[in-house]
Amino acid sequence: MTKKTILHIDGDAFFVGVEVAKNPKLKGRPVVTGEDRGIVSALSYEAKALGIVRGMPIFRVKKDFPKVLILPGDYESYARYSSLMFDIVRRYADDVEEYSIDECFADLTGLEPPLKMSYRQIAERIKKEVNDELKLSVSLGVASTKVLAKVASKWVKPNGLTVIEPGKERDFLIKTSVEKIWGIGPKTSIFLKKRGIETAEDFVAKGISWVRQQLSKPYEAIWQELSGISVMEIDARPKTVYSSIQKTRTFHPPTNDRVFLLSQLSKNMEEACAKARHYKLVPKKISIFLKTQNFKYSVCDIILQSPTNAPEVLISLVDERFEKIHSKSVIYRTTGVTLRDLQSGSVSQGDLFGDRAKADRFELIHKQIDLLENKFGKKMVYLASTHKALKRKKIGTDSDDLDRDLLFL
DNA sequence: TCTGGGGTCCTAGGACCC
DNA sequence: TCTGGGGTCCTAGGACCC
Repeated sequence: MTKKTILHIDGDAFFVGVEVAKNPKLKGRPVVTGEDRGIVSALSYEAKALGIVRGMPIFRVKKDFPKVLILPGDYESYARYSSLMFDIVRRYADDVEEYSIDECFADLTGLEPPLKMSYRQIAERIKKEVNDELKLSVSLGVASTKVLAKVASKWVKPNGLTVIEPGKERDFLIKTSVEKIWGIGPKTSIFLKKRGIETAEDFVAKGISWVRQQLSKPYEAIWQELSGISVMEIDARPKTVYSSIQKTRTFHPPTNDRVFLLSQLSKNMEEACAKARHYKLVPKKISIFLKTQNFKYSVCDIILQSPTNAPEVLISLVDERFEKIHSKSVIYRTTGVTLRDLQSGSVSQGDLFGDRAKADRFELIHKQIDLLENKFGKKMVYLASTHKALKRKKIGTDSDDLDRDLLFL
């Protein structure tokens, strides 16, 4: 295996960074993003200095830090800046993995001669272009593997650039505690620390066979990557393929009301199906779940007789299985649906149980609805089961009666 | 400081088969 | 009667990520 050179680039407080780029007056102010009933999703360094952390409830910020500016979050802008940032990286590298909205990996291997620059200079150029053109602060890491590049980009933040030269890995691993390693979370950190493994260096020193014996496969890859052996591929495919799509909603106060819970699930399903249609994906399985006040999940998986992304069909299944996850004595805070085993395109195969024909008809209708929404905006049309659930005892059972199930506004 | 929303991958263990 | 060993597929759920 040839030595690689991987770049990792990470937006600093990305959402807030974009807000400041859009409105420079915010610069230097304590700013957080987060929805009203939600939690802090991003925060400026000034907000962090006050003691705010990611995950803090917004109401707490309002109460304890009244001077902090709270922004609702503008995902369209974040996505736009994100792709502009990735485009800058692509000026230099072909293989770019868009890992998340504010992070990517790029394979720089072999680019020194053609670009007539060192790897560090390439990273410097990318950083400067992002800083100047997008007015965004980013931190970069360059190393021989993805996991080491992650270590490097975290090394100096914000607006840092760190290169881990081959052979110098130890200097970094000694000062990286296990819970900071990408892929090692709270559970595994506790497991490792109980065995005297405090740092990435300790972890590497344990040897691959120990890791194989004690932990699962992903940790073997992490061990190799920390040791400078590149085993994680850069996945440069565009992010339009999903293996699952999930929609959830938390409400307050928590409730046991089945009609309300069903209407929430109905809404979840409509949104999930809309996204699936957008990406031309069809699930083979779905699952529905309720989350209790104590954060316990009650889940039901349903294998579809015939794959479809028509919400009318899927909602009637939800209605049938609801009792399996709902208990009369438990209070729930969240509903959710997941479309699983997604396959691309419309699947036209065996017409088992006549569901296929029904699904095909719905597909045509949804095409029209999606067109309407593209033209006039979202939420023009939605299912009556979503809207009127509070008045209806049964939901989605008459799903081929369109006049009753679709509400046109 | 009681905790949102959206993803991926892996494993243990059961069912079933030869 | 009681006993192998091995393979595959599927599901539930855990752990982790941003």
